[in-house]
Amino acid sequence: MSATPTKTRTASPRAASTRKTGVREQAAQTTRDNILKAATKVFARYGYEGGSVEKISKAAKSFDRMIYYYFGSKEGLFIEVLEETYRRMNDAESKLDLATDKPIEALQAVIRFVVSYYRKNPEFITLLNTENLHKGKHISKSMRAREYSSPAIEMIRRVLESGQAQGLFRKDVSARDVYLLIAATGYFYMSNRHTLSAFLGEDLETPDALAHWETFVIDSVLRTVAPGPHLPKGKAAAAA
Amino acid sequence: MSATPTKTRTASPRAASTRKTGVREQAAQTTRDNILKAATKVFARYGYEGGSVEKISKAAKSFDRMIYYYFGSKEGLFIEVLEETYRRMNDAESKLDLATDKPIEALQAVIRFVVSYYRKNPEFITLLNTENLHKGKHISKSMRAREYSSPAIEMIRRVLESGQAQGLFRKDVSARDVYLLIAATGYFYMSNRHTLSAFLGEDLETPDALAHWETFVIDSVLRTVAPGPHLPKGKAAAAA
Amino acid sequence: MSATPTKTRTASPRAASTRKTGVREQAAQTTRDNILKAATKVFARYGYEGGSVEKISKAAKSFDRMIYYYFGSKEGLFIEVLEETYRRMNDAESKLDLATDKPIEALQAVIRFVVSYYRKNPEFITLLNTENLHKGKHISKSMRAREYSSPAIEMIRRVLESGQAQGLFRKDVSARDVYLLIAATGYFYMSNRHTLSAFLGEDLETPDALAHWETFVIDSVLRTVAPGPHLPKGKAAAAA
Amino acid sequence: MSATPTKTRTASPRAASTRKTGVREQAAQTTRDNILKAATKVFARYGYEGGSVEKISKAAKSFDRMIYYYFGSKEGLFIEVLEETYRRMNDAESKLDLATDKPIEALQAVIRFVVSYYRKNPEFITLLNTENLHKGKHISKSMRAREYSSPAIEMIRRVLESGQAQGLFRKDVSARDVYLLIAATGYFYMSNRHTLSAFLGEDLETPDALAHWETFVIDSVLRTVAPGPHLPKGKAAAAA
DNA sequence: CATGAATGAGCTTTCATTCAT
DNA sequence: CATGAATGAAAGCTCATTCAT
Repeated sequence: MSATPTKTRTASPRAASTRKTGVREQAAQTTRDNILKAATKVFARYGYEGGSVEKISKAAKSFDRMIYYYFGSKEGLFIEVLEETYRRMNDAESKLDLATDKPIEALQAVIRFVVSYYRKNPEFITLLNTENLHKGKHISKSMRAREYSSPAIEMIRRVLESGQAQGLFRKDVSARDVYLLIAATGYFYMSNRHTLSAFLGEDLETPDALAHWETFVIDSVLRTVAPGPHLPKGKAAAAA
Repeated sequence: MSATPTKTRTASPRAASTRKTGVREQAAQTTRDNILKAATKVFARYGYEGGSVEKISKAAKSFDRMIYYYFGSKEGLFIEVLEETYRRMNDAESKLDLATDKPIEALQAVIRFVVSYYRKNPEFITLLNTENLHKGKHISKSMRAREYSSPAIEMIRRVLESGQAQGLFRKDVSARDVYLLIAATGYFYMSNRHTLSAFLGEDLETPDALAHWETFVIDSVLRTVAPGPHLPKGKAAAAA
Repeated sequence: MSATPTKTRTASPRAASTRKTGVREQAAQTTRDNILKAATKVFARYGYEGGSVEKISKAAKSFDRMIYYYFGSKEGLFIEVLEETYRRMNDAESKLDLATDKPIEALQAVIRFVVSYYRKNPEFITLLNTENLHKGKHISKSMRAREYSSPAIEMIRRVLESGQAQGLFRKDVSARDVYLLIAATGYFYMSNRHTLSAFLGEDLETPDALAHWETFVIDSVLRTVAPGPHLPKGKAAAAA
Repeated sequence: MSATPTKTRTASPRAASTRKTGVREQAAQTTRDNILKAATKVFARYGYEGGSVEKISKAAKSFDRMIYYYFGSKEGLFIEVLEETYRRMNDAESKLDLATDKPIEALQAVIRFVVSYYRKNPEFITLLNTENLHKGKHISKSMRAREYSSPAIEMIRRVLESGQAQGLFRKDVSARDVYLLIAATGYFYMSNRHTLSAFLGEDLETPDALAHWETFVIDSVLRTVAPGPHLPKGKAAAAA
């Protein structure tokens, strides 16, 4: 890496805008951003191995060399792509304004948000799949990993507590599990839509199909957190 | 090369054993099988781009050239790997012996099977993710695609019907949706375990964690199919 | 080569038909012929390096191995292709029935034959070009090379002699040179038609263009052999 | 790679020398030129298929990779080789200084030039043969193709006109046909010298043989353009 | 007589990266 | 601050040929 300014990056766009930046600095920032955006697209589309340095630099209308200048290596670039991707997701989650006093609606809103976020950001899914293919080795190299634990879980916790206090939700269910259930249903449906379409013989991406799945997921989650026995009365014993 | 035996494969090992096979023919079958097995491992571990022809031929203790001899191309090999992978999964599903007269237990058994199949065959997951990264283009080239629509759905359909007849399950729930719910929860948990571990700050693969998740999924699915309103009585209106 | 019957070839089709040939022998002959024909096409189209053993065996609907069985090597096959090609050309020339007593018409007939042979057998040209690219190394390995010296030269010699006797042709012109002149004009026009077309900006293969060239060549050859001074009277001195 | 300088080539060496060129820039130009020169030799000797990228890069004392850096592909390199080869031929033709007022001598000079150019530049012939084997597909991809239509034809036109005006040449003969006649005889003799040597049983490249052929060609062309009937008087009717 | 299987060298091309200003 | 040039390893694939019945 030698003298490359790999860590020159400004932590956030806000920080950058509060101080005077020279023209060259802005141009550099633009180049860096272009590469980051291009890399996100390319890695999301072709995976880590399939996303070549050349594809990225071309898509960014820059040069291979610039990637090494700003990010040190292909791996360094991928790590920043992951960080940025998580950061954007968390930013979006943070903007969710939930009416905690209406827990059912709030929970529905969370589900709708998650499902639609995956729908609108399919690159999030492919990037995560790529990273999981590599057993998380890139994200574990990122010093920022833990910063990114989803704010959604904390939100769900508050919603659940509110619902439990109002007697709407049962008490023996954790925010973590509910979050995983929501994420799983939203993620899997989008992540595997191509193979599922082939094997179910139907298109999963029509508006109707998407709406149907969202409704089903909301229903399933609400039933999961609803109070009452897990089986119809008198039948629970049979399953034990 | 010329006149490659790309499609010479015997449909099943049983068919092959009913007629006399020469030594060389057997050796050939072995070479082909070795390559297929090695390719499954390598593709599952490194993805399509990362799984190089050389890695595969070395793992199979054969030669690059043999891959082209038997499969025509890297892509042809990958397609056969996908087909074989699906076939094995379907074979395993087919062996499930469900007590249809006890629908709750039967449904639990299906969930346990699916969850544990994903757990024990992580290569199934990475292969499917790889294929979805490529938008299903390989599987759509396979003439066998539709043969592989999961027998699990049909099983679930029968279990649901039985449960509905016995008044254990509600009637407005489809086998397809229940199947997707089960698959989603089982698949996502394993598929994303590395990134989830990093961000939840906990190990998802301990026996306890796995058991906890299985229990939660069973509970969630059973609640989803259980009869009764989707919200606690008198509260449904509020959510509308 | 070991035990391959490389030299089993029957010298001529006539020899083969005079004795009883078994069914298998005929099948073999067919395979051999198919390969030879396919090889002629493939080598003519793709050159020696570009004409792969696989392309040939595929075109012959046979197997790579058969090429080695019948011809020993790719080079051996190419040599036989060359021999066969020359033999066919000589056969065709031999069938020319010239009226030696009418030397002008006879010479015209020779020219028409040569020009139209090249036109109808473009593979003859590309094969010869390929062989010349290799500096004639294959044909020099053929024991039959000298057998194939063109009968056309001998014919031209007789025609010239007849014409000279009749006072129609001048005496200081050799059959060899006239043959080369005819061959050159016919050959070059066809051989280089693609690059010529590109650079002249016209299509050389229209019937009109072909007829025009034939007429020009006939005229040029007849003027070349016509008696009289090589320059208009009184002007020859100026050129000396 | 990215942003390859495939088309960065300076149009002419003169243009390059008018501005300051850095050391590296010069080195690059050298590398490019070395490759182009080496490729010309290698393609001329082994043909397109036979001229491997490795042979070329080795001959240029460079690396395979550089061929793709500067020319994009093997085909791109071959196209530039063709262009350069044509350009050199046209440059040489342009330097011919003809005494148009002495048409016979001028025509002889043209013939001598063409014949000797082919003799001294055999790679011109093999490259053109290679390109014609490929049916001119590379040259048709070159945007410069039409620029290269031979200046020789224009020269011959002027010579013919002058000769016609002086009554030395007949009027019903076109420059194009004369050019083709000259090119054909010069080209064919060199192009096919190896197979012709084998079949005529004589060496065509001795100084005597070459001189004899040149003389014959000059004689033939002059007779072709000379005024007077195309057949000796009183005999023309017989051939009709 | 015929042929599937095997082989290793070679092909064109792309890879991530470093050099040298 | 930026970039053209260079590099060698490795990619997927094809080559002509031999092995072993």
